[in-house]
Amino acid sequence: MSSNDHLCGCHGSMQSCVSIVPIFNHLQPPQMETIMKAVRTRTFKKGESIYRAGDFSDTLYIVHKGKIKTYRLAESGKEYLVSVLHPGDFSGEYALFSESIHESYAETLEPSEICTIQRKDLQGILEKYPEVALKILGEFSRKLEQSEKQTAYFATERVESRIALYLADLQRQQGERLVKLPMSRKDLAAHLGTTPETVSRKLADLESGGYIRQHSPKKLEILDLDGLLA
Amino acid sequence: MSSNDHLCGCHGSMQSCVSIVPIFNHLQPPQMETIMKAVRTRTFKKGESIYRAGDFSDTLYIVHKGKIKTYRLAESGKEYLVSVLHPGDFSGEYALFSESIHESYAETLEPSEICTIQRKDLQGILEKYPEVALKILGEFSRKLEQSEKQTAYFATERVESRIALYLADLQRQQGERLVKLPMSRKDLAAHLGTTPETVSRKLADLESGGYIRQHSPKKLEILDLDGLLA
DNA sequence: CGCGATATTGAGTGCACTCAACTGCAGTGG
DNA sequence: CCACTGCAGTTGAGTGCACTCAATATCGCG
Repeated sequence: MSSNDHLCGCHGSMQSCVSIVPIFNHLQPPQMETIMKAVRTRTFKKGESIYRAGDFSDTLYIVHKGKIKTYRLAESGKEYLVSVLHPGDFSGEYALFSESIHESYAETLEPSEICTIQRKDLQGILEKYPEVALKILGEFSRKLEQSEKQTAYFATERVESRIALYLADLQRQQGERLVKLPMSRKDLAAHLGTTPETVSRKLADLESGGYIRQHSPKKLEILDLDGLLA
Repeated sequence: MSSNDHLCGCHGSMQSCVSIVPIFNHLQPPQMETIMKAVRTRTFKKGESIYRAGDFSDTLYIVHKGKIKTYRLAESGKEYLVSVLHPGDFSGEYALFSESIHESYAETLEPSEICTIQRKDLQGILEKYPEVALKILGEFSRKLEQSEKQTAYFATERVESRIALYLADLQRQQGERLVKLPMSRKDLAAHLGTTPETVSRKLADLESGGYIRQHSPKKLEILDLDGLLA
């Protein structure tokens, strides 16, 4: 509940970086303090690359401020946008426990602050605080479930349903009828396995069907959630 | 290396169940012994259900003998086959750390023996042997990477490429030019997000292109791996 | 206000789907 | 031993969804 912003004057903004992440924020202040010593903060401009496929991977990245996207590139050059990460989300996990070469790219969508922890420091933390490993396991299983569900959508649903399901998810996350899309049509298309043109068309169809209303390209109103999902 | 089959006469075949799983097989015999006490073995006929979507989930399932598939059903009734599990693979992980209701189905493809561990027993094991948690983290990150890659294929590749990539993966796993498909056309289609008819056609195309040779429906020979992937 | 980027709309094409018929093979029983 | 049955797989014909390429409209920002 209470965020002791003044506890650690010397480290300043780095503290909140650790305290906002689900995998750490359950720890006691002294334990957090230990972890904060291993954390480094880096700032990025909009559109900057954080890591690239082929890069050696030995770092966990935690979004502190701003917004980043992770994506993969097919041989053909076609992009699949894996996820958009907001403050408190983290990335780079895979390589921390098995592979050590990135297969995906990460870049900022806005000016951002990213906190980093080196693999060896994290492993020290896991040994010292085994409950962190359990938290990460929980987080992983959530991501795995999500990824599997996403794959199932691709395998079983047509584009219009995928868009509808995406909007419904967004609605559930944000909890308001007015939903804010976190990305452009191009990125949305790359996330849903389609093209910007088709996204435009399907959104227009959903609007004329009375399921949604487009206030601006990134602000949609969900009018009929149940109808949307049918 | 040495499998002490006679160490534990009273439990018989249950021992190997623990000793073949990557997440446990690094442990010392006395530690394995402890885990084996928590393990129960169940036998299934071909095509039997192990768990279903909506079931309460508090069990980890480890394949000992046989072969099982996990799949999801869309509202439409269309099936997405998530994975085929062979001896040593496990399933049911997600719910052990976060959700507690299955979203997928599991059923045997052959007569099988499945070992089960209850959630609370597993949690005890994780507390006692933290290195098991690290093994599971590694296994999770591998699965996550795999699932993400699979989703990327759906988002960026056409059906023929997805089939080719699947065959290439199989070839890599099995290490032989003669590749054995672990499932029927119908299941393969459900795994690749297409239909049995299209699988037939595309395999025929790959054959007439000289990339593969079909000896029988489930036995393929990879003739030109590089060509296959282009 | 003007420019470039982003989004929408339009026309035409092709990949993969559906529905249907046919083939091949394994198991069963006359 | 061979016809019979049923399932798995293949092949064929026709259709439609979503793609590509192109033109136009709109937004955001200096």
